[in-house]
Amino acid sequence: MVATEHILQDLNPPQREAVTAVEGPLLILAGPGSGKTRVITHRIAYLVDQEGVAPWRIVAVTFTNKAAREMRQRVFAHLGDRALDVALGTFHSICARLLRVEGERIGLQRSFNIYDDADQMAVIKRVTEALNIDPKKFSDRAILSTISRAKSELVDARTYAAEARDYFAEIVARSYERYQALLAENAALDFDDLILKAVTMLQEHESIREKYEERYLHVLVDEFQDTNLAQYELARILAGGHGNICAVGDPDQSIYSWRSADIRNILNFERDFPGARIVLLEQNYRSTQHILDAAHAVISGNRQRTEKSLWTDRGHGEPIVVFEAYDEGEEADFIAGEIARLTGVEAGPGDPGEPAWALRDFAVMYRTNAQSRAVEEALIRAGIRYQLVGGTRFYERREVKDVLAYLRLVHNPYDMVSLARVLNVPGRGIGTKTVQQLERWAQALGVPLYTALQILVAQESPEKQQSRPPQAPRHPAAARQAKAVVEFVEMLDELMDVAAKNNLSTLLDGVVERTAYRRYLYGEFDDGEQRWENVEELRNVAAEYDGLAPGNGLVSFLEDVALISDQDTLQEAPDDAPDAGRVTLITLHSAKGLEYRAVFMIAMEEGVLPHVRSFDEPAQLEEERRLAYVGMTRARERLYLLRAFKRYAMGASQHNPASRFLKDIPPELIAQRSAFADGSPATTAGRYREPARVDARPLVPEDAVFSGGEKVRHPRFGEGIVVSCRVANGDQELTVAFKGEAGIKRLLLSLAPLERL
DNA sequence: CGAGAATAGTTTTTT
DNA sequence: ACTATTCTCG
Repeated sequence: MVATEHILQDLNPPQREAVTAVEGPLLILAGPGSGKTRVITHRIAYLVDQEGVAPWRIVAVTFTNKAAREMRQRVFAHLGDRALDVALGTFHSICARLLRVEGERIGLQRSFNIYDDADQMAVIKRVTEALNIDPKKFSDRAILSTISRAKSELVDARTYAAEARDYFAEIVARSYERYQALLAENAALDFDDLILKAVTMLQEHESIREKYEERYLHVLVDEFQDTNLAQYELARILAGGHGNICAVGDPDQSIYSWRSADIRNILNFERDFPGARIVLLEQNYRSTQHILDAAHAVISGNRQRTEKSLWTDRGHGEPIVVFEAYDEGEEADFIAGEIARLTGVEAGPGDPGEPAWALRDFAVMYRTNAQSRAVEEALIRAGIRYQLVGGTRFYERREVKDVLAYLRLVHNPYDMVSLARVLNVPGRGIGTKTVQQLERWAQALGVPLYTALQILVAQESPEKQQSRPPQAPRHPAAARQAKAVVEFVEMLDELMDVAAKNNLSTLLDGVVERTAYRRYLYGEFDDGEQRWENVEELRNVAAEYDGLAPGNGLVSFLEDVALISDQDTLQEAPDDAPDAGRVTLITLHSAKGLEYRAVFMIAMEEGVLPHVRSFDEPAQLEEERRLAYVGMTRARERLYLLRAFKRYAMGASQHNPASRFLKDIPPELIAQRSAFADGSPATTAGRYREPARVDARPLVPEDAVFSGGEKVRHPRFGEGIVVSCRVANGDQELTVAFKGEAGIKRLLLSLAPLERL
């Protein structure tokens, strides 16, 4: 009983209900910051400790691996080692594990590789080329995403073809079938297949279904608003026997409909699970009331929602700061300035009674990845450390992908995407022409590329080969290329041998050694050293799997790497970190589930947020609004909404009006700031006020604008004459010719203590 | 075959 | 503006 007290102690009444309602279906509608993760982890602890449920009979699904890890840690705090037995992971990782164990029953090879987006593109490209589909009329991307959507709705190629009505659907139907055939030949599954195959396997094989229905007594699903139909179906099947399913979500935070997330899952929950209990979590423990009110004002603009009002007892806090910058440079400089001011790098200590600000307390959020650039530049200029979440991802770097492709090949040599990638990397004289010839030859033989290469080896060395005289038509490669292929295949064989007997990092070393990969990087690329460091970094990751048995290490590693998400790369500096961490730069999508003391949302402009491509679809516009809501509710104490009068995008300068979301925020919640003197940005009617220059705090005093020919004095360099002056990122870069030894200097106006003479 | 130039497409979000 | 792919030449 003591333990119960402990588990339920610091929960509010609805939270407590959500934790203790263990029988039957339960839907928890949890507003941002309402202690959702807490409820899930406490519920698991309660099930184990109070209800006597064995940990391994609980399955909990999260959206990212990071969330899963975090949840595991928090369950660990309650249950200790028993937490390790809870089946906890993302839909994709859980399905991958399921398919590794049971997949052979549905004809899956145990060593299947998982294809990411780029791999999928490579496959679909082969498909559309083979089918002579004009890429100008139907882009590979469009076809692929249609296939993906079909899969997430549990529509297989056959069904899709039967339902295809228009010409595009015809094209997709043909591609879909071919695409699946090619994946099968490659012994590969794409992301959607992981879910789809797991579901169909459970549907069609009663014995397997019963096994898992029986095993899992309780099913928990986090971020339920972002599940697609296939994922929902999986959860439903697992909960089939007992109906003990607990789904946690917030319709207002549904931002992944483009990834086939289906908000109807929440609406259907009550229909599919009659008698489902519903618990609303409305008390917010994260943000100030001002932030909640502003966020509520924005989300209230959506028609398709059920009202849920958030409240806090944390007080009103500071007003929301809306800042109008001239361009994205100034916008970014403002952020750097605020961070510097609050962390006291520039000024004295912060407000009394307020804990000191550290870099880890700040996040900058944006709609598209490309927007991080200006912010990064400003932070670098200001000497502020930051971490970029997502962006150019580590696992998408060329050198990393190359080495991974070798490892994937060792694991599954039929993976033709990986094979084609590294057959001539590092260059071994097997050019595109030869590869094409070989691929065509393999196709004519009706065998996977790897098998074809093996036949080639056999044909090249008849003396070693008595058992099976080569009946296949002779390979088309020229002597020199054939020799290179033989060497490649032999190398691969050796590596497979290494893999069977050694741990993962030894295998990786073997790959790098035998391909002379380091020499290749240094020889081919100017930034070879940097690239080599990335390979070393990959090796560090691999070394974490050295404890596993030879085969298992490779499988787990490849699986984890394939299913890694942007958020998973997020570093969190512990509160007592000596360096106070870093500022986080992150997209609004990736920011879901996170929180920061201060949040800067940039580019609050029509066309950016809401994004221009959402304009013609009311449903999409509502999703943009939810995205804004998600961003705003990440903030605990301070929320800054920024916009720029002028912004460069795709090479051209744009003038975007203020976002409609800004206008939805009651003016009394806002402290307006503006740094530019123009005074005439696109004015729009509404409650939103255009910048008043009242409390402007420009980084560069307006009277400090210099022009050529003016005389100035610098404390160190002495007197000089301004040669030129150009505007750069809201600052001005001056070229000054000083008298005497100093000579010609370039100075930033904001930094240089210049005095006009 | 490889290197460098020309050109096309891209940018909304990602497991 | 930037990257990735295709084209062209040595």
